[in-house]
Amino acid sequence: MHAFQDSRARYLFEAVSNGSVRAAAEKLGIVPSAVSRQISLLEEELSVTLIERHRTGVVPTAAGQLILDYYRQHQSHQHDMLAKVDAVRGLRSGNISVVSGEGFAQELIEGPIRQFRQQYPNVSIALEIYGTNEIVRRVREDAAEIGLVYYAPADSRITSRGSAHQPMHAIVAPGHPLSRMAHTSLQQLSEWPVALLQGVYGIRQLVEYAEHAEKIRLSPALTSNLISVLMGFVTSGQGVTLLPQCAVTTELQQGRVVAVPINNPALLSADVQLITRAGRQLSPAANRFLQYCMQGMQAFQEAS
Amino acid sequence: MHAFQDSRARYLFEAVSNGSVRAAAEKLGIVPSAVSRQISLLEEELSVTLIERHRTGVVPTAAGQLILDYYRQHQSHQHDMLAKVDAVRGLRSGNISVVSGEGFAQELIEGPIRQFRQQYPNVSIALEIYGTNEIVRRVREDAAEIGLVYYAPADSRITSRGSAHQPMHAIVAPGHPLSRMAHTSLQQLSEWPVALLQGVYGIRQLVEYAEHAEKIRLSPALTSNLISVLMGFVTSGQGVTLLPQCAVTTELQQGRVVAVPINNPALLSADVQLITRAGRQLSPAANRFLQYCMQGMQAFQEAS
DNA sequence: TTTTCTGTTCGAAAAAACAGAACACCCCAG
DNA sequence: CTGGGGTGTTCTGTTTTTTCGAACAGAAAA
Repeated sequence: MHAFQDSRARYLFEAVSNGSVRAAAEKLGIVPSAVSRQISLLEEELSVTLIERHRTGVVPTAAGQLILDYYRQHQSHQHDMLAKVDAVRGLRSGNISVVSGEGFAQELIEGPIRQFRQQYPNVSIALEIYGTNEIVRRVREDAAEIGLVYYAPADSRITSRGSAHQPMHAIVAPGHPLSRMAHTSLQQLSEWPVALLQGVYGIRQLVEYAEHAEKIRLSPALTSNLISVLMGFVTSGQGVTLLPQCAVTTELQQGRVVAVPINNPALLSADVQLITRAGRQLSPAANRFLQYCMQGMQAFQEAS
Repeated sequence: MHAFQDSRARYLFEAVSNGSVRAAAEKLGIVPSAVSRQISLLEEELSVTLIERHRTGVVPTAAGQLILDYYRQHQSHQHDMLAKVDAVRGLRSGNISVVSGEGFAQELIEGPIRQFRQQYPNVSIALEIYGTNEIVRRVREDAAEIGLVYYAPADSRITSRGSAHQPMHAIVAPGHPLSRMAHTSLQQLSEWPVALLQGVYGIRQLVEYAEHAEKIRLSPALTSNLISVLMGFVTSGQGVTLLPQCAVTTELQQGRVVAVPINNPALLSADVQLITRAGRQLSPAANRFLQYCMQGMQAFQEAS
């Protein structure tokens, strides 16, 4: 039981195409005897004669014709596959799935995603928004290649491919008393109504860690799973919320809210992490996108 | 520029299918390092990483998945081709094209063709009727594999694979004066109205040769390109025709005509030839059919 | 820590493919 | 009818490719 060698089919193909063993040998850059031998081996393996030999050259038999048809199809099939591989390698195709927290989506779309799409218009990006735990789970289980998460829990199956310093700020309306201060503290914040994200979000978990460290308890007046809800709470003058700047860049630029730094080690040192599954070989497209993300994060960090 | 080696794709396939390089190596009956090496070479040639390696085994990347999909398709494609080749080899399918003179068609269908079709029901036979020259031309130019021809002209590009003695007879109606004779001669025949085939047929050419040899001129009362027309001429009692027995077996059995031997060396020694193109490698099916034809011809020869 | 799985690296051995010359065959021209 | 030139083939070394076998690195589990 011997396996069919496609390389031998090529010799048959060239011999028939060029009309003779010698012509095939010349085209292949080898000696005629080698061609003859390989074709003979093929015939031996299949127990069928594949070509007629006469003085004027070679002509395929019915069985030989079958192999020739096969070989032509096989060649184009292989060619297609190689083109696909090359497309993946050259970033001319591919899919990237990214999961991130709500706060980063806006920044992501206006920064890295815009630039990346300009450069590689044929690569499609899937951006999905989840809570911190879900993001980590999806990256860990290969449901997504890249995750962007705030206050990521330590996990040996997750690798951080980069991070940006994103201190937590108190977000208040322009007219609010806190808005005129250069910085504030948890102590001060505890005197105002506060709106916070649900506990499944890293932002909220970081806040709770800071509360615990300073032994100060903020009593959340409003809890939501959407940042836009918190923003509504703030802009309507009802109170304050805690978010990193990147989550509210648009509103800051429009002057609809003000971000005030908070004097707390945990909140000041907070950062956003770009994560992938540990040991995962990212696709070339995803790898490239990762670089764009890191550039974008650096730029944001320097701008703020 | 290196060619893509399908054998290497197999190693990739087995490694992924079995989950680990070692399992693939065991299944392939080789050592793990060989598998590892071939996959690495493939990655090097394509400049793409194809698998992620971890302690628990290997997992394909996007590019690797492309090659796996390709490989699976390729395998079934190859399998199909091998099945076809095997079918040709085993005579389980195939086409045979036969060209013959009108006189042999009946005999062919009732004898060799019937038997062959019983044995190999999936082999289709194309039987076409032409004049002698056309038969020879078609065999010579590979338009047909096997030819059955009477009084074949010598041609170096044609090989006779067998022959049967088929002396020419005078065919007359039962009541005809000649029908009671044990044998006749060209001299006698010249006294009766004769129907003959057109000059393009070997039967006619043989008659002309005999006429020339004996310096006797038959004046054909009727010339046609169909034997059945000649038979109509004979059965209606209008005269005589010259044909080999095999061309009129049915009518002889039914007693509608009588065949009388003719005392002439050329006509007595005439034979039918089974021809193929010289040097042609017949398909297994055609080769087998050839044997049936030769058996059939021998049987006919002995019966008459 | 030790064991025991992964996959990998490396130099040597085995196998497959190749080169090159000599041969057999056939056709055609001189 | 013999020689030249065209086929494909066979045979013996040589070269290239593939494989072996042992040793290694890393990580997880005992």
